[in-house]
Amino acid sequence: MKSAAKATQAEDSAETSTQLIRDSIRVAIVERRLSPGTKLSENDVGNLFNVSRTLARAALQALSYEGLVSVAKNRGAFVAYPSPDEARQIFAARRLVEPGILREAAARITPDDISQLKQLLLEEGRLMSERGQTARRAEIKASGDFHLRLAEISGNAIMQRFMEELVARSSLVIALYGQSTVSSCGHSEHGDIIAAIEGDELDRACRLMLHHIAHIEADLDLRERKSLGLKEAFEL
Amino acid sequence: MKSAAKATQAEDSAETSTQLIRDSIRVAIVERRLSPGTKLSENDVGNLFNVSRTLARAALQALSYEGLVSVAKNRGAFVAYPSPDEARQIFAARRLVEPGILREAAARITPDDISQLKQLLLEEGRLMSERGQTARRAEIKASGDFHLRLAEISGNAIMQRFMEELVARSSLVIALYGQSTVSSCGHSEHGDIIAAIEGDELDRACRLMLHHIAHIEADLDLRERKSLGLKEAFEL
DNA sequence: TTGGGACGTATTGTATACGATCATCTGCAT
DNA sequence: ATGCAGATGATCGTATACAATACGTCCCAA
Repeated sequence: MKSAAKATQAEDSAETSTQLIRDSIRVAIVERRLSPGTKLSENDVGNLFNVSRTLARAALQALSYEGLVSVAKNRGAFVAYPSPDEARQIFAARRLVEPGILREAAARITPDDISQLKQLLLEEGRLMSERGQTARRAEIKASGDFHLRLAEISGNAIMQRFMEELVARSSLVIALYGQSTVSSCGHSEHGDIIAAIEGDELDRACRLMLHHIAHIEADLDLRERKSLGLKEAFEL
Repeated sequence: MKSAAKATQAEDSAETSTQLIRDSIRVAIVERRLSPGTKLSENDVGNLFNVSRTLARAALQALSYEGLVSVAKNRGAFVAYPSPDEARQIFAARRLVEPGILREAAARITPDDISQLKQLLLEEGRLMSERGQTARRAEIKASGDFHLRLAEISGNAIMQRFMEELVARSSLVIALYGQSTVSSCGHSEHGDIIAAIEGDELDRACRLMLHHIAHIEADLDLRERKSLGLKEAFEL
């Protein structure tokens, strides 16, 4: 792992408490151990991490800013439950920025980076063949990490942070609206993109990326299901 | 004003205290009433807005997440002092996303939107001809609002929030590294972009936007001036 | 005059306490 | 049985209190 957040804020090892809680919850959300709508009470979070409500609250507020949890005044924090419209916006945003990130990344990529990416792919493939929840979760994370790694290579810390947010929220959307049991990302598509980068076929790489994102989105069933309507819920 | 943050978080009129402080400080930063490096002590902020440190702290943390203030552990919060490298990343990000936003905006723009944009331009022009600090500040804000309005028209709340961050941070960068006394944005360039949109010349609009951003960036003197080195500071 | 160490002050980090708000449950009237 | 009014409990919003850290000052020795 290269140093990531170095340019933005020099934060040695620091801000342990709040940051740690925030990251823990975020990872839990990305790996879908926490489902959309789950209540995150300040008390419970605090107890879980052995800190006071103050820090738990700070962590939840930060997550709310990232769009991963939604806080309702006087009612508490919940794992975000993105609406279909929000979901569309998330993917629209990804279509908008990822080709650009890819271009910047391709311009600065080193052979070392490429081998690291391939390593990631291998890992992903390995996990895909395994059974079990933990493997599934690790796979989900790995497939997101591919996109994140690309952003990191691009060298733009701002875009990197933005992509982190988008990937995390995408995971929520897929958890909610994904239908196929198949893995979150078409694994082979990641490989194709790397190949295109290696071959200096930048335009093709971008096209592949757009296809890839469209592919993920196509697997969603973005229909407003507001409580399923009570009638539809019971009439078989 | 169309409803902006409606899709993301339903927050009637609410979260008054912290949000209000945060927005106040942000506007102050964008309008350059607060200079980079200025210390924002929790006590002072709290007293200023007649709230306790708790809320002041929450506001500062939120601003830190936006990259507008940097908090140093046990030392306090300061108005961010972006490094030249950060500045470059900010503008790189804008070059990356603004054409895309422009495209989406152009696809959904209504005649009403266009007239509103023109109104904004007029206002901007009027302020430009005036003298005085307050006029200058209002002008800075107006020129940023042009870009923000475009993001709003695009209909993507996520990109809108992202642009808000970028515009605010740009203002900081310009405050630090801008050299020409001329207004932050080439005023006429905004008009050209609108004209291109109106004429359905999308590619040209994007080109103009990229030029516009490059133009802003060209006015910066992005040299590391770390305390000016003491020698250079005195040797005439 | 310069360097270093001890102290005091100011500011942040975290926890706790109290008041306010909302959700739920009970009981009575219809 | 249904619907509304009041009470109860849990949770959040905000303020305050205490502990920990960093910075500046002063003094003393070299």
